[in-house]
Amino acid sequence: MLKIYNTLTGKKDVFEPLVPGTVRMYVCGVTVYDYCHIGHARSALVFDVVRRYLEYSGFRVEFAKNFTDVDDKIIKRANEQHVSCDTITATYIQAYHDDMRRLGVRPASIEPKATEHMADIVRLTETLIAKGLAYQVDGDVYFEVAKYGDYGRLSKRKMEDLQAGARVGVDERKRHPMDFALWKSAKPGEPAWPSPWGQGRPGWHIECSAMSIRHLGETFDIHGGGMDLIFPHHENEIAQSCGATGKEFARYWMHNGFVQINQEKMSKSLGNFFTIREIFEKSEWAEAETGEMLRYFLLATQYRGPLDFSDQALKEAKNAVNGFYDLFARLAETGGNASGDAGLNPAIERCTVAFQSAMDDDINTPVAIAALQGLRSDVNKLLDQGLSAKSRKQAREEFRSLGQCLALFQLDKWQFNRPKNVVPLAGTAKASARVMSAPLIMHSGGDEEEQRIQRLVEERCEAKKRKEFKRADEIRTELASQGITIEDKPDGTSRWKR
RNA sequence: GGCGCCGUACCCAAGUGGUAAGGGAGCAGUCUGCAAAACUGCGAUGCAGCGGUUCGAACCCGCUCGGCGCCUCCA
Repeated sequence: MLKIYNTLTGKKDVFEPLVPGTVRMYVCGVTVYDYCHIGHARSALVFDVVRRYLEYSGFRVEFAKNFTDVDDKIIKRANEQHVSCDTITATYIQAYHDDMRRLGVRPASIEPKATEHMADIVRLTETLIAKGLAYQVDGDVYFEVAKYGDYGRLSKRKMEDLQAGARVGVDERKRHPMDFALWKSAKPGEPAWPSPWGQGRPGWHIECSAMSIRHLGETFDIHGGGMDLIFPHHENEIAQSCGATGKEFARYWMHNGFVQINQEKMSKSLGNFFTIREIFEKSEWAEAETGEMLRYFLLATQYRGPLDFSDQALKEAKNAVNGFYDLFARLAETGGNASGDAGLNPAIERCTVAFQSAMDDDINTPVAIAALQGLRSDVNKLLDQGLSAKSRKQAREEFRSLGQCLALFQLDKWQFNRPKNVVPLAGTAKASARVMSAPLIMHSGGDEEEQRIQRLVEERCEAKKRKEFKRADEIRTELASQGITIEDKPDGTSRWKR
């Protein structure tokens, strides 16, 4: 039984979708005017994991994640770079997809754009005016907060409190300082669409209402996003949507915590952010491996809590992931008896029960990972006793199956410690220089290199057989200087890794 | 000013009324030609501090200290 912490109720609610068997969820995506940072990565990954676990639990998931592609910041960026807004948004949508692919975040089933829903937005705005919840001033349309009774329900704020905190210098044409724009008249040179109120563009909040209603219906199950969206964005979405439809909007509201740097929120304005592509660029590991350690790092903390990002934390995550892939390497080997086979099913059963109950408890990924760590330990012990080929395969499959929920452990056995061969994407610090040297970097990780290492490893095994330990140690030292570690197996052969 | 969050071992991190999961790092041991990996053992009598409620509190209540977030764009 899945429980989800619902911002709306302030507690963990039992999750039951409106339509049995199908979950409809909407997550606020990004405004496409710049590269994504780790904070965006966390949000995207967390909701990807929610979706994966719902699917694992047997639900069909209709998952919509939008792109905000009309916005002041986009217009500003386009003007700065003397290009069209379309160029900016196309660039960063592509960048978003690249980043998500490297992170292992699956595309949503629907990825709507604000610019493609102008008719829906205009219609929704008209409805709100017709219902007396919105008013027109010049070419602008505002939502009238005072006319909507439940305002503040999500963020637990009272209208009076908001009034007290409202900034001075608000638009005098607004009837209340908290009234917000549904439609903004266009200034010369800005992108604009026709409307009953003249040429203009939508306000920020209305697009999410229009797109979620369009793709998921007036009432749907889960709405997610970062904590910072609770107010005003999600509060306003609720007001608009419920105001227009008269029905319940999203039933469960999930909000992820921030990624921090030295206890402070990572944000553009503070300048203390790392972009996703920067992390991949700076990583000394190949793309797939960097993605894996990043995922492990991001999921090792429960999604609602704050998460401090640092090189050390990433290194620790890498070491932890190493333990799993060391086990997978053992599982991939042949030989051994079946003395431990009888213990495997009980161990898998224990792990699965623990894993599911952790995930059922508001997607508690750290506890779910602990369950997998438990299985890792159990399987290593059974492997010391001996596991048949069939059992080894079964064990590996179990990690793959449960790991699928966390987007973890899908890599093949030897891939984890490959050297770096990242081909940089645009927007990284040394993108152009690295592109030039990319073929060389990739060559160092190629088959030829692996064959050379393999030959040395074999030579060392021969030396060991002849008890020529001096020569064997020489080879090991030489390989170690290249970052390669050798592990001798009981049968006299060796495995190696970087 | 309003609303809210965080403070658990060297580090990361669960636990939210029944007597401190898990990981990383470290130390010791087993195994090994030596290593590595694996395995075994060690590690908070205590959960920022002080009071209170309770048979019992890291968990509930109050106060204090330290840090942060939202209220303006923000994952």
